[in-house]
Amino acid sequence: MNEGNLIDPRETKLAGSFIEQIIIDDLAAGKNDGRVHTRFPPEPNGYLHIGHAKAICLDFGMAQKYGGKCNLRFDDTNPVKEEVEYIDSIKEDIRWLGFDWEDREYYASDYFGKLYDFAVDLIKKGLAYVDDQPAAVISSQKGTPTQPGTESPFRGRSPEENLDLFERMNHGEFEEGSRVLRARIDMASPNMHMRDPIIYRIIKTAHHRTGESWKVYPMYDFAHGQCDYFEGITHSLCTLEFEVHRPLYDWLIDQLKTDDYRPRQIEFNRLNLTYTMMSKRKLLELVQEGLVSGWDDPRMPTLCGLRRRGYTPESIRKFVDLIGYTKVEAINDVSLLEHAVRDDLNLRTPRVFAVLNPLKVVITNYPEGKTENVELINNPEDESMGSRTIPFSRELYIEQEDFMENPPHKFFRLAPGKEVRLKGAYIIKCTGFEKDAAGNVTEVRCTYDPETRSGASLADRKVKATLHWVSAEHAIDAEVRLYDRLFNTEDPAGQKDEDYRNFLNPDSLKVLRGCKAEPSLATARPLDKFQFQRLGYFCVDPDSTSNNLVFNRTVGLRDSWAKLNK
RNA sequence: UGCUCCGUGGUGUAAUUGGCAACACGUCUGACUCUGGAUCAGAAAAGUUCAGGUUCGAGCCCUGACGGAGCAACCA
Repeated sequence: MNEGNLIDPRETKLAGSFIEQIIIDDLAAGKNDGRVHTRFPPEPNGYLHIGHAKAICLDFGMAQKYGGKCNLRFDDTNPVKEEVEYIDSIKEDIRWLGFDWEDREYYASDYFGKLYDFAVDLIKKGLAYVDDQPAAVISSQKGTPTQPGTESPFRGRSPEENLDLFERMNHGEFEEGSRVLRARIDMASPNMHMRDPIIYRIIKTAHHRTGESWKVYPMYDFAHGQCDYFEGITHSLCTLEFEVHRPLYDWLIDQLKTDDYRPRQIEFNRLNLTYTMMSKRKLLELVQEGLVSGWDDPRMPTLCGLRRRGYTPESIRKFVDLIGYTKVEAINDVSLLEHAVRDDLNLRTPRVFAVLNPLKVVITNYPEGKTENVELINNPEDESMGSRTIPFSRELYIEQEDFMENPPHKFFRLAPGKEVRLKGAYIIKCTGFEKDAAGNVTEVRCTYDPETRSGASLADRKVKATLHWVSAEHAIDAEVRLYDRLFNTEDPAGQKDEDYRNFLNPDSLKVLRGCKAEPSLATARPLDKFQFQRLGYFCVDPDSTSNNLVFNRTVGLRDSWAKLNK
């Protein structure tokens, strides 16, 4: 497990990405006086998801590994979409993941003054102009990827007029949408982003930090690169879609820089996961339309959702490390994520007994009213986790699926005449069972062999299966929420002509009530994690109360019996 | 028919900068097991999209095809 936040070089030995290689080369070449300075720049318009975790691990990870720093900078250039609620959640999630930006919490809005001055500077140099045309006209003049654009009739305005107009835009003299400031670059550029991009627009919505001070706001493309520059960022790591924006950022920095320093932008592939989607807009729709219970619904790929589901930060970091950073657009299998949690939880969670679908077992030759305490190891992977005792008595619950009246060939569990071990207790033999009118098995009768108690001298007898169980009298009730993938197709957002909502998995949540758990679980607190023996990993949900224990299934155990039945 | 980027087992990534392809997950065997988990041992699986070229030698370099992605928000 990771100690603190430091990335163990041994862990990442084989995961050295092309980005890391560039950083190493830059360092070797003596660039930036040997500094490594990155930044994680989220827009506060939604909750962080596991795709952001991939970026966070890179941004903070590279800084840590190479003795540098990583800033947290909120890209808050659009007050109509951004809220403080999101800022708080973003900070919480980054900390939870295990990273620290120390005192370097910045906002693009910190630089609104400098950005404005730079825009004025561009105007004076004849490199920016105010365009009075409506959005639709500007858009149509952009041309298409295969046809050059046409120049705006306002392109030739004098710096004086532009300056005056821009100032008045910022004083609120004009309506939203009536005028914009554009960089004057090249309407015929094969790169659409160079065709006189809009760099400032009028917005009269109050900003969460600057209030009413500004009536014009910089576009992302006009803010991002310069903010990196202002902060002395050496490596601006971002996703592939910004590759074509780079020439624009470079052009802007060319107008701004006073020496050789400039941030170096490197693009990597964003994370795609099977059976889910990463679009913040669509995730917001799921929340707003009530298709999930909220941003932290355990089926969501958000960090708060994964946390509630029972994922650990270590498992997410491990997963990110496993998938690597390249320029190939790939879709990663969720089962690899699931492997990463199992791998982590296997080592750290105590084993407990819980029966999800209870079936009563009566041990007919066991004395009525008698109770024994049997000892169980908490975690065979970690002796230091010790042991506990749980009560055994005449009436027990086992899992319904652990009994079959007419078992198929390779069924090892309980069936008429068959023997199994009750883990930690005795070997029992099925002598009969009862059914209700509908044909459901309602009770199983067994005898036990007193000689076979775990640890006893004659306890070595081989049986095919070992079952988990709870004592009926002592068990506590619990609610268990079983989660499955939210969508039933690998790429729900990538289906042509079909709405992703059509692919929602109707069985993604199954709520089980009346589950029976061993008594030790009575004191479990929200976010406590356990392995329910033979079933999977479970985590106490924040909805849980002392009257109503609620567990979320994080992920099931590998189940070769289930696989055999496919 | 513009620009940019990408193309290696089923999946995700490697290949010491040109030396006949490695790792992880998954899959399949077998061992062990008081979790049909875990662990351990082993196996199958790509000849690197295709075609030329340079070279003693190419997944790496060159040329050309083919395939995929991104780019035309007053979003980020």
